[in-house]
Amino acid sequence: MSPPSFESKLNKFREACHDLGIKATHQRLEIFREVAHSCEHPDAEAVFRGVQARLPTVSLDTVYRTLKLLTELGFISTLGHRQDSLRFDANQAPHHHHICIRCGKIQDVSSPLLDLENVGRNVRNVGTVQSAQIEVRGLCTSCANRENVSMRA
Amino acid sequence: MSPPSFESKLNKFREACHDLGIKATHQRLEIFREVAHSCEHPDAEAVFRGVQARLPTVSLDTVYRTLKLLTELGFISTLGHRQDSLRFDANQAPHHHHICIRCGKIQDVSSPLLDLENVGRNVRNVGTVQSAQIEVRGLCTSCANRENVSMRA
DNA sequence: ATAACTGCAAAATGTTTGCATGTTC
DNA sequence: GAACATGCAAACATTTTGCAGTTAT
Repeated sequence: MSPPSFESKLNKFREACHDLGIKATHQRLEIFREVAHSCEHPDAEAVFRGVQARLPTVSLDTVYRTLKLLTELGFISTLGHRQDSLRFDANQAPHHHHICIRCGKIQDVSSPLLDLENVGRNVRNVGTVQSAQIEVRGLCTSCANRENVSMRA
Repeated sequence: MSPPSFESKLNKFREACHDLGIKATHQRLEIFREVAHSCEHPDAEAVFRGVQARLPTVSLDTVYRTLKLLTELGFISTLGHRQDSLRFDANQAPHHHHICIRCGKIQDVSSPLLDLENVGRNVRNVGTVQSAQIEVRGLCTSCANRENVSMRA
């Protein structure tokens, strides 16, 4: 991320803190800086190590709490779908997944949308392509219906 | 999954066990059946509960071991990318990911490959689309180069 | 001044492993 | 009969939480 863009995000973060009545502490700023300046998609432990260099007394649980906060405020996001536990799939044909953002239901989606050659052409500079999978997030039909009902009420 | 297809997979599994000198135990067969007949992308706990109904003495650790075995043999797969830990990303622009199957490195891939309207058209019968992300798996450039070197040797 | 945040330690969750017993080939 | 697999319990790793003291507003 380019420095000017980071500074503007930092200001947005301060504003958001002010608006919500939460505090823009030194730790939070440094943790945000660490994630924003990393291109490595770090996990909590890696963020912790990075921040520790500048803030030796920071604790791992503060890192966890802050990463969660930043995610909830929309300043960062988690990579892939959050798995409380690993899920298994016996469908070995190429297919994609639709994950309901309300109830968590995961459905298979078969679609020719993504043929490997096409993906390979787009990804060539990054590496080789063995498989590709789309993860679509949205409301499943039943949650979407429920949403419509409540909007009418 | 249709019953005949399952029976043929079961036979393949028995063969694979025989070839590898591992045993096609009652537990393994039932665990495979459970995953294959579920459309819910169950986690280990859910498989455990399902199998327990038929095999009351089965243990959770056997379920874990067997799911791992089935995955390694290619009979089932895990959903999404296996995360030892949750990873974070400050890049809030829509983008996709390339995950190296050898070293685990995750790189951002920006590509117009997947515009939401196009995805929405394909997924309409399953639910609404809020976001979509491609997970590409393959070798990153450095691992691919290393592979080529060793192939030449 | 006060409400919120931090750090510590301990808990909770999902998953893995060592070992003695039991089962499959 | 021998090797492999199972079940138990205990270990492990990641993430979350209760609490007393500290800090930002």
